[in-house]
Amino acid sequence: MKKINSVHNMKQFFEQDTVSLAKNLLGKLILVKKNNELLGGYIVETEAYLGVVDRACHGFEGKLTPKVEALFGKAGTVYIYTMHTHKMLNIVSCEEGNPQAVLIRGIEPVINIERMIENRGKEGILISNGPGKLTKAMGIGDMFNKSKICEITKKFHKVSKKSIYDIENMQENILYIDFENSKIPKNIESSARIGIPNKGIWTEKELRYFVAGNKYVSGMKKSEFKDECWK
DNA sequence: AACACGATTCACT
DNA sequence: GTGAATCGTGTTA
Repeated sequence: MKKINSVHNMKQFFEQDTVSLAKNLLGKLILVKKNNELLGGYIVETEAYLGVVDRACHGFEGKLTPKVEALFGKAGTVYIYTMHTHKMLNIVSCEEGNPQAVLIRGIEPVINIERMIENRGKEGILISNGPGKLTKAMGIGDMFNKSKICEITKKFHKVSKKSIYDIENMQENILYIDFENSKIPKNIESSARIGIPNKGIWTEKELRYFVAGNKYVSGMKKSEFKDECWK
């Protein structure tokens, strides 16, 4: 069994099958550079959208419209979709032309939480416990559409003798991922996807994955919060 | 040009 | 838990 989760080869990581990618993205630290500052958080909730056969997927039956072009791109392409004025962040999987992707539905804020509170006008779990909320918190919008996710670049800081983020050499409006500083969930739970009624078997399928007990999972009840949800 | 429909969020009860 | 707000997008005429 290949441990693809620990592979730092971006291409291979994002080309794994969509369900595996949805699970393996849990715990990953994603970052953006906004106004010369870094913002970031751990992914805690995802959903898999399985392309031409999936009635709930924007690539169902291969229907290609201008707004979904990014979904047909290469693995690692960012696909932004607008829903009720809210921006949804997806990461495309599979080979070019196969419209499958993982929707990011929740993050645990880690870097620059203050700025995220300001961007959202809310604090606590309301910063990012939903797909439209986390994009607002991180300043992710249409300018990210069709961009490619990048592995973070670091430089060695002589004084502290540590690797630190090389912010000057990062681009704005690009999604970064930091494999080294990511977490491993203790338990992953699954459920049907949210907001997908009347789609036959595709309504029922358990294609939503989340870190058990994490506060930033959408709809997670207070009684189900766990302090220790990472290994 | 008109219409229907959401991969949602928020403010209620 | 329920309902309203809200508007971009694709379809049809």
